[in-house]
Amino acid sequence: MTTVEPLGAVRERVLAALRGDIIAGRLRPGDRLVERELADRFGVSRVPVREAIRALVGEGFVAFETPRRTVVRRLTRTDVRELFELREALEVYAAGLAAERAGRDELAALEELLDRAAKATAGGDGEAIADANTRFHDGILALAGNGLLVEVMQPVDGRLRWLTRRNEEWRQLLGEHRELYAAIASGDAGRARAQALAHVRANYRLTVRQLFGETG
Amino acid sequence: MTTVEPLGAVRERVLAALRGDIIAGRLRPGDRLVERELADRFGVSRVPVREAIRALVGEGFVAFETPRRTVVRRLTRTDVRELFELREALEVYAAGLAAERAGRDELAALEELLDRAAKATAGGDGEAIADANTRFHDGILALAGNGLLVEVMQPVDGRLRWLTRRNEEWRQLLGEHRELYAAIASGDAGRARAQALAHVRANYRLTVRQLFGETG
DNA sequence: CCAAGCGCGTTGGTATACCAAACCAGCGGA
DNA sequence: TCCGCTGGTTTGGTATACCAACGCGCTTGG
Repeated sequence: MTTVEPLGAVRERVLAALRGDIIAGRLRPGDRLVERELADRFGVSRVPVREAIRALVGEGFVAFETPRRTVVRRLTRTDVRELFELREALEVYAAGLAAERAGRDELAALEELLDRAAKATAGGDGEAIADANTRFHDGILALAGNGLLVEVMQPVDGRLRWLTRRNEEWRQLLGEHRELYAAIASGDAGRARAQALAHVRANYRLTVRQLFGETG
Repeated sequence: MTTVEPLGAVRERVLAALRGDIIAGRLRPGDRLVERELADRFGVSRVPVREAIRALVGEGFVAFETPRRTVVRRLTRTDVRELFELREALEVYAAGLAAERAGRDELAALEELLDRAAKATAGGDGEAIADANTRFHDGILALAGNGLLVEVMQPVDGRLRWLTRRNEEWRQLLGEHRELYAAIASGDAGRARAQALAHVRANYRLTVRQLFGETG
């Protein structure tokens, strides 16, 4: 390295680069990740590359296909179904907790995130929209006040970010987010859960249609 | 090495050993994990030890306290609350799926696991009982037919195994498991969910009492 | 006696080197 | 022509070595 880097910086840099490549589609499902090759490309040793790859496996972006074959994960129909089942379980639960626990300040923060998503949607920049919507979801998770939930959602969120990027029905998504926000703000956990469930299921149908051209 | 070991065997061996030490209490919450020290103890290099430690972090057994301080995790009241909230979300959902999806063969396999838990409970060996009950829970997860759910449950299961070991109310636990099995076998998802919810909540109260001596 | 400064030991991060198993292409025999 | 063998190449796993930052205790000056 030409400049001194803080502790663990190399791994983080490689991790962020690879994750970005995967999400942006520069690395496509099925593409191999070869430790030496990546180490050379980034000008680092294999060790931080190894650790970055392990982290990506944890996030659901990468899979060990065979003992010596590490690839960008392919999302099958089954994977998508499992993903949305998990979202049903976790996001619905999180929405309920959020409705019960959110105070005035937390709700204001969440509304702020919703506004940003609205502005981004008006702006039309897909990148920014996807980002803002991801933040809104993260905001709800934060409101649920459960750190373990956030940790456990990581493999779900990783896979989801892939799909969100292909989703183009931004206006519908924004509308659903508005309703979800209103439900949480009402403090009615049951209403929040119902709204979250509807949101996840609608998103599931949309995703299946876009990915596989079916009516799922 | 005196004998040739298959691919990745060293890491797995270290991982299993450390996990076992933590679960069995030979390594206690707050104890430090020092890479070099462990590498020497196991007669291996630091690399597989590093990876084993990362895996344990993922499973919830270990935490990076400060940049150079890796310790066995301490479970606080908050951690336990978050853990059982997650169990509410995930195990209840899994029980519902299991009830919907389980066929004759799968149910027979689950019943077999229940029988083993019953035998173990009669036997009185705490180790064996905890093991059998863990397997029963895993069996329900398997029946849910969602691989991602299994993956996501790992950090939850890890923490839970710690607590299960301290639980001494084996007979009550077995009774709840019997009821849960019956609910799943009935094919009624709602009933299975209700039973799972009751089970998790009862277990929560019991755990809090045992850990912190409160009625929480 | 106490506080600030300094130096060495500790420790995780990174780099480099070696190993063995799996893969693959090329060759030879049936 | 096709199948199986074989040797080199690829590739992840493991070992060893070096580095820098942090911490702790000792020393020294007030």
